[in-house]
Amino acid sequence: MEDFSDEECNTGLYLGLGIKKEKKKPKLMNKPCFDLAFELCPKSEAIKVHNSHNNNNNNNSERFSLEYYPNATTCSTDSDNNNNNTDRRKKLRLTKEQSAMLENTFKLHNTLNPVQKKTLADQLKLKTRQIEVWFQNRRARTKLKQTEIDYELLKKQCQNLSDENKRLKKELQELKVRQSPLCPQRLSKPVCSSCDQKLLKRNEDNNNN
DNA sequence: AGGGTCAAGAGGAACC
DNA sequence: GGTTCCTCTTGACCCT
Repeated sequence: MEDFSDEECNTGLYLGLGIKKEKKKPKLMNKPCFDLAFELCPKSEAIKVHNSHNNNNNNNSERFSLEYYPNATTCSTDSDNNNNNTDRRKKLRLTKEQSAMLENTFKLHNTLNPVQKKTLADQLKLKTRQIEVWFQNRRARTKLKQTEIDYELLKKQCQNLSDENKRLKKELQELKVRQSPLCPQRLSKPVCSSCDQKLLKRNEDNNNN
């Protein structure tokens, strides 16, 4: 990988320039779109490939692939984006090995000091900034996941409390009815099932002692 | 086509 | 003032 300045790194300009990437799937586009892209990006090393194998669909228009263009600093491939696209981002995909290594490191410590960052960056052939960003995003993902878990837990607790509240309200209502002078089974003392349970437990404890 | 994922950008807060 | 982190957003890419 070429060495890029931090500025290049921070602005994302290094992307698509020097990083060895897995072979990208060719981006398919119609001939006019391809020609426009090629016109906007004459210095690119885009390889124009006629997709003869792609003729099985009903679309009769000619289709081409725009292969990865390693030496292109600015290149437009979208016909709807007609500015000069100098700031077009190319998405970096970490390899399985890089992701695994980052994950393992994250398990050990979810923040890194500058030395650790540099070491890891060297090991993975990435910029320290990329390591930093990965850890930031990873922390954010962890937090989001935890928030979701907490939310589900609170929802469950809330539901339980709501059920309990309903039950107690019902019990109170029953007690009120039973205390009414008009009730044939009128109670001399107010009793509820909670009190009953407490009383029962106390009696059991007394018996055990 | 639209939604999901994730690397990276941007801006602000906290810390020294 | 510089650095690091958090949070929200953007944009590329992938999948259905």
